[in-house]
Amino acid sequence: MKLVEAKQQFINSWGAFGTQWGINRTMAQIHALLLISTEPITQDDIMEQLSISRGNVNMNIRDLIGWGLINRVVVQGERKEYFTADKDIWKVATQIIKERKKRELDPMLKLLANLENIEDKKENGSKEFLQVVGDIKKLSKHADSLMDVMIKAEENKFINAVIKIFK
Amino acid sequence: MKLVEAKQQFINSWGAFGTQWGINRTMAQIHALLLISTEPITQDDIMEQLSISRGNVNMNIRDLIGWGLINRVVVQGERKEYFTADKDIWKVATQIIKERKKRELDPMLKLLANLENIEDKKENGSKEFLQVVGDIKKLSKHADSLMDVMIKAEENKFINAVIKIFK
DNA sequence: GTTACTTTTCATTTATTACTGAAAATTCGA
DNA sequence: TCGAATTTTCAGTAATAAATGAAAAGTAAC
Repeated sequence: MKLVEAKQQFINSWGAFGTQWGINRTMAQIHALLLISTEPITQDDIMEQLSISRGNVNMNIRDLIGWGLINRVVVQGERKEYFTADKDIWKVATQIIKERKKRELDPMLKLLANLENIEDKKENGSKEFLQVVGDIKKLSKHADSLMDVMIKAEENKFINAVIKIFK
Repeated sequence: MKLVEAKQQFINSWGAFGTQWGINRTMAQIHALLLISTEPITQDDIMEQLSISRGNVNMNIRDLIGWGLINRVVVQGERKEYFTADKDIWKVATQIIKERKKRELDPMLKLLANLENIEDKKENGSKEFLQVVGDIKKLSKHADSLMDVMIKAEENKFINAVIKIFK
């Protein structure tokens, strides 16, 4: 396989994986393209390389910046905006964890706390319902702590230690 | 809030969370409904409770069984099939981890191994590309090991120990 | 082995999500 | 301050994913 083919396959596959994770295909593809671009590139470059419209590029770039995965950079003497992705994959992973925690886990905990406030706690079936909700809450809080730890820890240090203990 | 309202909200919210994770809304709702059902229920019960068609229920039930999250059960003297969900939330979580590992991580590792076989390893840009691919591979393998450990370990034992070490 | 009940399939329809492209807004150099 | 270059927005359209419902297949009681 040639380098250009491999790059293309990486971009396509990254897009497909993104879809499975509830991430829009194009956003994942733009991120992939930036990950394997050695130099900063413009919106026009992205439009051309992925054959997509300006509006599409623009919106997804905004989202990717919102996820903290890519950055605007200024190139000397250029009017256009350029973009780069953080190439440190561990940082990419922790950034995604951080964001998902904020966007999903926090609202989840809020929901669960709310569901525990039912009036008829003695009623038929309340006990079982509260049990499930309570268990999910407990698990979510554990996941929350685990994510905090992962965000703070460094890659090898973290995972190797964990594996060492439990394997 | 009344119990019935709380149950309804749980089902709806679970569906919404599912969507964010790339899981079809109805599938998540059926799982939620089964989680909070104290007794096994039939396809007709699910149709009625969620106001969805027979075909929809049937397909999603098949998927949920494929994920190992729900089970068929035989009820004495009943012709119809009944379904239940495993109520142990830690088991639910490990089952999901196990499946995602199989369905997503394994194909990912296969892809990455493939991408490393480029012909022109000395060419311009090859080094950077191989660096990114190699890093993702390393991270994926670490994630793979971590998931293995999580699947084997027990909830509190696992998470508490991890937190204790790194916090 | 016929019938009534139940489950499964899948072509068609509907709903959801994503994309386009042109117009509006913004930026910046002269 | 003007005007060209660039970015952003968003109504309309297209693509994708999910749901329906009726027909087919399967099951079991008699």
